[in-house]
Order: sequence, then C-alpha cells, then structure tokens
Amino acid sequence: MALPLPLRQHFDYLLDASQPAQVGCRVRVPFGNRTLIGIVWQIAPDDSFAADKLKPVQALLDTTPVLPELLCRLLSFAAEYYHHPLGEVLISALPLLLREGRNLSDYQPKAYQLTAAGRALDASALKRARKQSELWQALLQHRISESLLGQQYSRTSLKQLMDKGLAEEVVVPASPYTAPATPASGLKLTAAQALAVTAIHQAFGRFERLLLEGVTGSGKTEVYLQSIASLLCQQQQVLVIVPEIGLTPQTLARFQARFDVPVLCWHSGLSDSERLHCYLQAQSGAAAIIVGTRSALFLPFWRLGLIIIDEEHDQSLKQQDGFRYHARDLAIKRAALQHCPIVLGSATPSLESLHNALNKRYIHLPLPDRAAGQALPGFELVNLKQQVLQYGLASQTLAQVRQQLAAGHQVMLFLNRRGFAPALCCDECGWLTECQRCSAFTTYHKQSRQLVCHHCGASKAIPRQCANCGSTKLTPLGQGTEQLEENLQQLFPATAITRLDRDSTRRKGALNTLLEDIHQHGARLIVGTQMLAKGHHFPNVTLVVIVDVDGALYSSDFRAPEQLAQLLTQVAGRAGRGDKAGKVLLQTHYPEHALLQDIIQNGYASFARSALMEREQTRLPPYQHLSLFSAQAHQAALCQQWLTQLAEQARQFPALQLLGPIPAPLERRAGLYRWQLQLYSANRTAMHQALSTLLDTISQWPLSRKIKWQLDVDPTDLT
DNA sequence: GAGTCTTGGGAT
DNA sequence: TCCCAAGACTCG
Repeated sequence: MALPLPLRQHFDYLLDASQPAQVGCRVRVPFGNRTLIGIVWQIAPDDSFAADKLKPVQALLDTTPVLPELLCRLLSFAAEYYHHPLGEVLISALPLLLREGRNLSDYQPKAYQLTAAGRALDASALKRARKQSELWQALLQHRISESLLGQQYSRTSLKQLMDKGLAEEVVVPASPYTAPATPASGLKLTAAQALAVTAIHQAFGRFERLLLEGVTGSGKTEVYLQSIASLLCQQQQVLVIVPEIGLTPQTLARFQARFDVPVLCWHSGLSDSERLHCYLQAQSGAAAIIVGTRSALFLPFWRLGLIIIDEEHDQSLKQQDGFRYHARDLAIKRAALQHCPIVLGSATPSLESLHNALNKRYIHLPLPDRAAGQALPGFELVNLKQQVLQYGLASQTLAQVRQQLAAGHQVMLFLNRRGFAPALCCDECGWLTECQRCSAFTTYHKQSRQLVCHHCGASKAIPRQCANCGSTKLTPLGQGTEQLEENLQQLFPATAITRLDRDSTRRKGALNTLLEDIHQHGARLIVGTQMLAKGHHFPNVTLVVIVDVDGALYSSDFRAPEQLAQLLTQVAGRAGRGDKAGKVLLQTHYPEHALLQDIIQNGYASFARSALMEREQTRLPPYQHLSLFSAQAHQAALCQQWLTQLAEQARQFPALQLLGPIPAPLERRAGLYRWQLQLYSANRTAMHQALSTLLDTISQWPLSRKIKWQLDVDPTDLT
C-alpha cells in the first residue's frame, strides 16, 4: 500500500480472497494506533516482511480503482521525477472527499432494477398490491432512475419490493455526453490561425507537442475552440489548463457559448462535493470539456483527446509547496501516456518551451499578427530622470492619460505593488517599518489600517511612534496601487477608477463585478497589479502606463529578465485590442537599460531568442537541469551546516555542479532563516540518480529532523 | 507525520 | 527515586 506519509517506503497488509482489490483502489488500514486511507499499489505474495506481523486491511473502499492505470503511471512517474513520496503524490490527486475515504457510490446517481427473484415472479403474486404491481411491471421493462422514481412511482412501493428481495438499488454512472453531429462554426480565421488549427487536427490520435506562439490579441482562444470542435464530434474529451487567475467566468462562458456540450470548470474555489462531481463527470465522459487550474491534470478521463495549456509560461502552473510539480511538464507526460496531442499556448512562451520548439522537438505554430489586423501597441519610454513627478507620474504621461480620457477611451495603469505604500518611514531618523519575522518591510494598507507583510501574511496595527527614535512623524514611503488610485482620483475627479489587485478582488465574485464595470464602456482608469496581465480582453483600453519597473531591472535571479519581459509584453498586450490603436508608456529611470531597449524595439520573440543564447553561454536552464535544495531553521547556522554537509556529499558526483550553500534572496521568512544549494547538471539521468542517493543519505542524518528542508526539481522560483 | 519508547540530567 | 524533556525509533 502507498500511504499518505512523508516516507519513501511502502507498507504491506493482508487482503483476503473476498476482497477483489486492484491497483489504484483505496483501502482503510490500521497504522500504528491510527487509521489511514491508502492506495493499493502492488498485489503480490511478498515475503520481504514477516507474515506474522502483517495486519489485515480494515476495508477495501473501491471495487474499481479511483486511480485508473494511466493515472497510476503518471503519478508514479511524477513521484520519481520530483522525488516526492508516492503516497502523498497519489492521495493529492484525489478530491478531498475520496481522500477522507468517502464512499464513491454515495455521490453517484442511483437506479432501481429487479433482482433475479423479482424477474422470476409470477404476475399474480402482487395482484392484491396494485401500486407495487404497477411498479413491478415498469421495472420488468427497464430500470428506474432515482429522479424518475419520485415523479412517477411511490417510494413506499419500491421499499416494499426491496424488502421482499424483488428489487435492488444499483449505481448507474452518468452516460457520456452526446456528440454534436457537426462541428460548431466559429469566427473566420487568419491564414496563420488556419494553419495552426490544421496542424492540431493532424496531430489528433497520437502524442504530439505543439507550441502556439501567438502575440497578444492574435486569437489563440479561437484556435483552441476550432481545434476542439471536431474532436467533440468524435465524442472525445478536452482538458484546458489555465492559470489560477485566468479562470474567470468569462473564459468559461466563451467555451460554453460555442459548444452545445457540458463544459465544467475546476479550480480552488469549488466546494468538496463540487470537486467530486467534476471528478465523476470527467470519469464517466459526461463532461466534454474541463477548464481548470493545474490540479485538473490529475482528473480521470473517459476518453481524453487533447490537452491545452493556456499561458504556458505562467508561474502559477508550478506548485510552490509540498509536491512541487510543474503542471505543464506533467501534462506533457500525460499526453504521452494518453497518446494525444498537447498544445502549449502563449504570447510569451517560456524559454524552456521556446527552446524545444526551436529544436524541433515541438511543432512551432506562430501567430505573428493580431487577428483583427490591429497593430501591436507601440512602446514609448518615459525618462523619469530629472523630472518633477506628480504622484509618480511624469507630466507627459499625465498629458497622454488626459488626452485618451477626453476621447472617451480607457487607460490602464500598471503598478506591481499592492497596498498603499511599501513601507512607513520615520521622518526624523529614516527608520522603516519591518516585519518582525521576515527580512522584509511591511506594506502600509491605508483602507484596512494595517501594516501587512506580503511574505508571511502577518498584519498588525499601525504604530504611532518610530520604534527607533520615538518620533510620531511616520509617512508612507513609495507608492502602491491603493495610493495610486487615491492620487488619480485627485487628478481626475470626474473619472471612474477601477482597481484590480488581490486586495480589491478578495471577496468572492468581486473580480467579476469589477470586470463587468470595466466592460460597461466609457472613459475609465484601471489601476492594477500583474492581475491585469493575465489574458483579459479590454477592447476600450488605448493606453497602458507601466508606472514603475525599475525594481525588477536589477535582480539576482537569472529568470528575472524573462519574467519581466513576459509581464511587460502581457500588460502591453491589453492595449489596442478593439478597433482603436493602442500605446504603451513605460516610465523608468533607466531608459538606456539593454533589456528594456530589446523588448521595446524588437519585441518578446526577439528578446527570448537572445535570452536563450545568454542562457546557453552561462549554462543555465534549459541548457542544464537545475535542482534546488533549501533548508529553513530558526538558526541560520543549522541551515548552513546541513547544506554544507549536503554539498560535501554532492561533490562526489562528477556530473553535478554546485552553487552554494548561500542564503536565499529573502533570507528570513516567518521567523525562519532560509538557505539554499543549487545543483546543475547537463545530464538529467545523472542528476536524478544523484538526487536519489543524496535523499537516502539525508534521511539518515539526525540534523535532517531538526530543520525543515525541501528539494525542488526544475524550480521556477529561487527566492 | 504522529505517537511511543529510551535515555540521561536534574530536582526532591 | 522520580520527573521531564529531548531525541530515537517505529509504523506493515
């Protein structure tokens, strides 16, 4: 059995012949003095463990596996690849209700049918019970579903038939969806879109990876929709994976509006029973299309014909705690197991995917132009040096904002910093409000009157005095979205402003209300964080102002330039999507910066190619594989000691290059010091072998129990 | 991970 | 001699 424990071993139990278990079924087993839900992983007489010490399985919970063979293979691959305990990987793929050992049939539709005795019954036997007889007659013809029972027949009669052993309850899985006879028609495609759709169609029925690199507004979604259309006629299912924030009802509505088949969504906001419902609909084939966030990848499908990963560059596809998998990479593995194609779509593909496309491992499908023929918005750098700024905005920026608003257009201002100000500062001595438990300043939130640490989430009341000198003159330092909104309202008192960030969209449904507001035409200012960058379509936005990117220009993380280029391109892509041309103003103190120059003059595609060359020269991913060990403890010395020990071991593998131990960029978080050791290797197999050996070694160190440590294979975040 | 067992130092 | 906490050990 694989049990949900952080242990890299299996546990054996006795199953008797009356328990027809299969691999992938759940069992309830005694473990020490508690009970666990585990997954049957191997059924074999095994003498590796003393037979007299084996405990029997308490209950076999499934007659058919909740994890079908294909998912077992995917998950066992994932457990090996990410070096995460199998039991935890398996259990994390199941909806919570199944993890807790709930009975699957309790959630499946029921029907009633006659037992053998019922079918053999002589008609005269029920002649004195007219209602029972009627029901019996009906049951002779066909099963009766639970819903029909309430409407047409009496439950009492049924109970009487069941008590006599004449009728019985059976679980009837939902039936697969009805395939449309002809593909739904869509918009007229551009030549590039048509080529992409054809290429995807040609890949149906076999494993193929396709990278759809379409500039913002090039109509990637239309390509997805038209690719899906013909699959639905063959009664195949489609899985669409989107970033967390991209899954707005608008996205879902677009799929639902196009196709007359059941489209279900899967995301963290669903209740436990909604999740189980989705799981069952996918499994039975009742759902034709599932649009979901990364964990939708682990749903069982009746007949999966295509996987689409939208915004494949998005960081939210990588799980950042526990089982740290990358949904894009596991989806590719799943497509291989399913023998179906997978489409990776993005305006700003990750360097990893682009590398694979340029290498011809993936089929490259470029959409270089916007679908409706609009020009891509032009960038204009606004030099902030030696300028008098009003609320962080240059006079030429304000002039252009004013001009667009006067024309009745919408203007978007992007500032990747929520809250009112990144810190409160003492006027007298320069002291800044710091988080007690992190090496970071606390953000001032004016509305909620709190200082919040954006790293550990801790919040506290605003101090009246400086903790250093006792002065009462504390003023906000720097500008966040909350303040920008307030300031803009001063400058443009007659204009409606919508702010989109995690604070303004925290309430359920708030994001949609705000998006609706924006779509109600009219001049309007939209202020927001990177939430603005993710796939929204705002046809009336003609001007995008990137208020401040300077903080991101000089980062130690080798992925920072890639991520900044993606963010800038995605934000810029919100402009000029309707029938009016768009423009982007980029405010910076470093107008000569090479990265900014490259992006604004040559665009993302060119930037990405030169960034790849740089990665090749510096031997960074995707040209070498990276794994990251990190250690956290209350004392920095323990982290350092543990990683030094680890580095010593790792040095024995000639295929590995080491970087570290070094403190993490955010050196302390939630009271814990954080150190890391980066391992690089050109040889993936050698890397995995080394990691396995290292993990075995680590598990024997007493120090490993005193600190918190993790391994992240292919990390995307080095903070 | 969580519960139980072992060990050893310190208090009574 | 007892008590407690930290660390080791085990779970099938």
